Amino acid sequence: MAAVEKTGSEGRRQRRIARRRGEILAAAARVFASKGFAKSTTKEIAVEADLAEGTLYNYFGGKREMLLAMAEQMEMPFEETLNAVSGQDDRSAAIALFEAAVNFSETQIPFLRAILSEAWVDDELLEQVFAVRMARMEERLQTYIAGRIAAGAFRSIDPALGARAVIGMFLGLMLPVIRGLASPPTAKERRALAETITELILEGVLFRET
Amino acid sequence: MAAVEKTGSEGRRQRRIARRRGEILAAAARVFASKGFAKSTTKEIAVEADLAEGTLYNYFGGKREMLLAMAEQMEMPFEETLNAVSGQDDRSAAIALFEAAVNFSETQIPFLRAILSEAWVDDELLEQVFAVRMARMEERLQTYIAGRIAAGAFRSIDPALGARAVIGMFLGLMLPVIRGLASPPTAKERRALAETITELILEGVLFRET
Amino acid sequence: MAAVEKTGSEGRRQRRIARRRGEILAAAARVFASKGFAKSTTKEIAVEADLAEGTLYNYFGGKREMLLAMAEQMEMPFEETLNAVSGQDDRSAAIALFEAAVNFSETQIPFLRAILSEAWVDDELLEQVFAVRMARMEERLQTYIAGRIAAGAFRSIDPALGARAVIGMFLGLMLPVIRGLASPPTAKERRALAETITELILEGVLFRET
Amino acid sequence: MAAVEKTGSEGRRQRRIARRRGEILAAAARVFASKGFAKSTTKEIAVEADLAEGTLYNYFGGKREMLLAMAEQMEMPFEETLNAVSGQDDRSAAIALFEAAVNFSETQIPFLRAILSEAWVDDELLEQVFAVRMARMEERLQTYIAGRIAAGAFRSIDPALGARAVIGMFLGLMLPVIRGLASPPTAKERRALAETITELILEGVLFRET
DNA sequence: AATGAATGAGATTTCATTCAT
DNA sequence: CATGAATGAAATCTCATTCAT
Repeated sequence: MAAVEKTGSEGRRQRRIARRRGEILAAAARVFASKGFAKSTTKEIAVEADLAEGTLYNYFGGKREMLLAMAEQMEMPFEETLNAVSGQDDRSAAIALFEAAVNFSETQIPFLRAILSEAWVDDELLEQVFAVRMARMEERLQTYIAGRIAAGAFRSIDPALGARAVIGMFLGLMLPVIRGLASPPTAKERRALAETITELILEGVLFRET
Repeated sequence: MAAVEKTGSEGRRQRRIARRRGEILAAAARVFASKGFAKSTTKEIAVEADLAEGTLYNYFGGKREMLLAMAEQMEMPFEETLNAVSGQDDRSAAIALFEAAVNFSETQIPFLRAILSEAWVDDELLEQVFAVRMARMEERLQTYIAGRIAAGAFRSIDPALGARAVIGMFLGLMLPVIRGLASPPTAKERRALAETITELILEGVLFRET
Repeated sequence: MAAVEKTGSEGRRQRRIARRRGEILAAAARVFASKGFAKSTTKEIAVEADLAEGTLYNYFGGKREMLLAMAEQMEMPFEETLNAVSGQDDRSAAIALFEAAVNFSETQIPFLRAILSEAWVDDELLEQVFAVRMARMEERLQTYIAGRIAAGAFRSIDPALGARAVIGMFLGLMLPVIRGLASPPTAKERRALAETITELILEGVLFRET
Repeated sequence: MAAVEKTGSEGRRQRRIARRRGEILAAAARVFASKGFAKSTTKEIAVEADLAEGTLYNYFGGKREMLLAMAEQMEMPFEETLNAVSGQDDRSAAIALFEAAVNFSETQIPFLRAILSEAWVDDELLEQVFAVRMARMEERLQTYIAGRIAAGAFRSIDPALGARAVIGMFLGLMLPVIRGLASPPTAKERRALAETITELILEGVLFRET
């Protein structure tokens, strides 16, 4: 079926290379996450990956290239999630999205932790990781909010501000987890969290009689 | 003899030292903010401070100590602000607090920027800057929210979660500014922002008939 | 059994090995000539020879051994040329010798270029290439000059100095070609060159009435 | 008198820097000359200069920059010599020039030896050292020869070829000295050499009745 | 024989810190 | 106190060579 399917020794070789690159990236992410990119040494990465230092350079041009590869590999699957929830009502959609985002963040914690520290300081990295991925997500959120306002469902707020506030709430919850200060929520907590946050966004904190 | 009195040559000397330390910290903060702590060199700091490299070591034990001194100097004045707004109604208090936080952040941008990148990676620094200051602020917010719930003014939400969400919204708005991606809001924008965010927190996004 | 006879599979094998060694040497010479011995990598040689890096080591002990093999292979055929011209008059002999030397240099340019750069620095190599070959040539020249002086045909000059001067003239013309700064003379230029140089050596630059 | 004369601490500092650069260059030249540029290590240069390795980098950007500085410093004083001998007769002028060239070469042996090995392989260096300096010298020689031909003093030879042949004779004598194979001629030998070579160029090798 | 991934010794270079002036 | 040259530990990266397949 798959005409491009790799067979033979060439395909095997390419798969081995890809696998090895993945192993190295995982090792590097662990090291970067624990001490930050700048303080991590190629020696430590090599030890963590159980390879000789020189071998790293058969797979990556250098330390920084590993970081960029990490960023590239970290495709944020928000498009798909957004599409998947597009038909649902506000509440269910928001809960699903929030859960998806938390799940994603959790699986990517070492990579996120490694990248965030450098992106704070490295414009090129920031551009590649966030200006691209985050911006798209923010835009989708804005569009959604604008649509709901037009439909009379939401109050008339600035869509950009609303999107930013929603993302902010998410950050407020996940940054400590990514940084390693808090442990990730259990599956059950995650659900409760999603519901409460959604509630908060939709209804606000003020008590009101029903 | 007059060991405590701050006049005479001894006092003048101490004041000169304090002033010089401040100048060096400001210079270091600018350098750290522009390239990150690790990539900044003592030579660059010396140039920025218009001093010789060796002179820095008469005022600070080393590069890292400058960072710690920055963190220490950065007293976040939330206690006072919180006390100042304690008698007002929810809306006015929230607006005042938000404005205070934005104002503070803006004046401290180079320091915040310099510290955040390292605190993301350096546990001791994080502990000193945030585990202390942020935690206290978060606690105050929680207490406030718990009180309002008890008073029947807020819906019954988890105070910890509420506090975190509020802080998150603030982060969502200010992180890009601190990072240097967005320009700080003008005084007018700041006011409008504070009002909208407050509204959002209190009322939520859902439209409702009055 | 037939250990010496060069037929059968054993002979074929040896010839294949010799051929392969030659191919590798030619590839190595091209690479050395273009970047110098030290800056050339075994990987580049392998690529140029269209072989894997490891394969090189089945034919040569290492990078340096290739250089030594090049030097060894570069038999300078001056003995034969000198013998061939021994009966001719001074003028024809000198022209023939000069032409032979230029022809030889040109066919060996990559090897010469590769070796010269290292021989400048590597005593063992210099010894092998020049102290042996050049010295013999110089000696023959000296003997020739001494003989012509004895015969009353040449003025009474120091034969060693004369030989050195003649070789120097040749160098002055060929070094730029070997180095790649000048293009090799065409067959016609070569002849004219040989005649002029010979004239110069025999007659000097001063104009004189006939 | 000299208005630009450096006085005060700034002048002293600059002189100290220049002196230190000179010392390092001399040490580097000795190391380069003994093993070639590529095989020389900064560690060896540091040891030879009796400095820490890092100190080298306070004075030069790196190994290669030292080589370029050597090349730059090696002003070949041929212009002056050529001007100095311009009024003399052919024979005296040639002898003086030859002696000047030998003297110069001898004082510069380590630098020449260091540079030549790399210039054989490094186009930029070759360009800087020779394409500039040598070319000017060659041109002057050509002009001289052409003038003498026009004056009827020299036979009608190709001036370019004549210049090249003269330089070649010089090379033939000095290359072995620079390379370290032969010891430099004593002052007395130098004079005799100059006279013989000049004779050879002017009169050729053929014996002729007076 | 051929391959090319793995190795690790060693080279270059940077930079926080020291210290003599 | 100020200076800035000197230091040397440590980091990055290269590449000849080996060896399992």
